[in-house]
Amino acid sequence: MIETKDKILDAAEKAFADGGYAATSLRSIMAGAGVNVAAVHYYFRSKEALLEAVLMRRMETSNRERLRLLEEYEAGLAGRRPAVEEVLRAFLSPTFRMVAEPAQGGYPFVRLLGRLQAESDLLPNIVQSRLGPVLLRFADALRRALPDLAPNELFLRARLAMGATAQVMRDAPMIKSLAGAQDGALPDWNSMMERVIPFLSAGFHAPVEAHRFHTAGAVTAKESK
Amino acid sequence: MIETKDKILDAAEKAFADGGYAATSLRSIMAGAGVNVAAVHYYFRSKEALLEAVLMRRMETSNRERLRLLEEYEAGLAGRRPAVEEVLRAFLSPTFRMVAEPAQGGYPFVRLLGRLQAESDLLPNIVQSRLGPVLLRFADALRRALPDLAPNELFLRARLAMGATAQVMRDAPMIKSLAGAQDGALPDWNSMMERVIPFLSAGFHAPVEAHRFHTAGAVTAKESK
DNA sequence: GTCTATAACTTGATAGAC
DNA sequence: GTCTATCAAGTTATAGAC
Repeated sequence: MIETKDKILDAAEKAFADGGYAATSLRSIMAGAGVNVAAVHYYFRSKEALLEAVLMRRMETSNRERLRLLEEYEAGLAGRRPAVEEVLRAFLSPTFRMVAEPAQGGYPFVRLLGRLQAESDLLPNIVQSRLGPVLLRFADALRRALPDLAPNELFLRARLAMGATAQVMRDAPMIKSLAGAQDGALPDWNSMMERVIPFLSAGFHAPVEAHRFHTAGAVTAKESK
Repeated sequence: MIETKDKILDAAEKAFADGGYAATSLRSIMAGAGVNVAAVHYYFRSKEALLEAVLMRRMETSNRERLRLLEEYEAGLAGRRPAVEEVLRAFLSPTFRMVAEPAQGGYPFVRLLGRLQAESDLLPNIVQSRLGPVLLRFADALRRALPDLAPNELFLRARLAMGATAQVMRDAPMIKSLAGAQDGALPDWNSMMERVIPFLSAGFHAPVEAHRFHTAGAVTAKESK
């Protein structure tokens, strides 16, 4: 039988993903879990601690997996320059794999991650502190994959990539049908990831435009009537 | 002197951008505006109506401008295929211009837009219904700019682009210093936009990968020990 | 138009019986 | 461990004086 603690975590995960953190009351969560309101304070200390527990439950293994995949890939390089696609794949595949495992219930979790990307003031410090080193590690790999890109520019593009990915995660319900509609098959999250990666990779490889304030005459220069 | 109504809208815009909709109380908004709590119910009907008013105040002109720029560009094409960069520029420049105008106070507004992209269940219907036609119009332009891209794929990439842009908008405070640090000059949002567009455009033009489930052996196939 | 006062309700959290 | 009962605080919203 499922532990009460896990039932609460499952319900909270889903509720936070659906409604966001601030707008979701503990009462509605406990109603969804079918347990009493007081239980959440018994197992977790507070609402914030509950969110933290929801995140930690799955993120720990994801982060480990990310680092493992990256190191494995780099080990096979023998000094050659890493490919952006592979670095991205090492980072994204643990998350996408989570969605693909129906029993894992990682599906709402991914949506929650997408949301918290926007409500980032909520991402508890502890999570930030655990994700931080992983991000640094991947930033370093990207830097070596794109040695000619200014650090400034790399940082901006990394943010763009994070935002794009978070959007797909938030859109999961919509995207799900989209992915499956292709040939009537079941949604295939691995192939979905393989459609996201080319977009991001191409973005990272895009040439850095020289400033061109009003060169696009037809659009930006036609201010005056 | 500034109207009370506008003082409320300004304060609400900033507060919602800072803390999100659900987590921000009307009381804190009114404290920031320096007016009484009852005023908000006099001028606006409810908290939700206030959010709606905040959005409508600036989005109406932005949307008009977007359509104007797009039509102007297409008029000059004389039947040639539109360029992705120019379609994106027509869509994005009204927003980025808003940030660039300090007096306009559009700065918090853009952050708010970035947030609501994630809390999209909150985006009031009216706003959705006004933005919808604009999105359809631009989707059509993109379709003509990329006639070889499957509609399925175009849709996914459009979502990715929206997410990436929203992230930059949310990051505005951080990005601001980044943009200015480049050569000690003041933050230049026009050039920031010109750094975002190549990323997105390259993403749209990326080749559609054939499915390659486990071809990236080093990373995805090394499941078994 | 702007304020005070307060209604009506929901929230997170706790104490204590079982 | 799980429940009921309840607290204290904060919420949106309204009624009515000025």
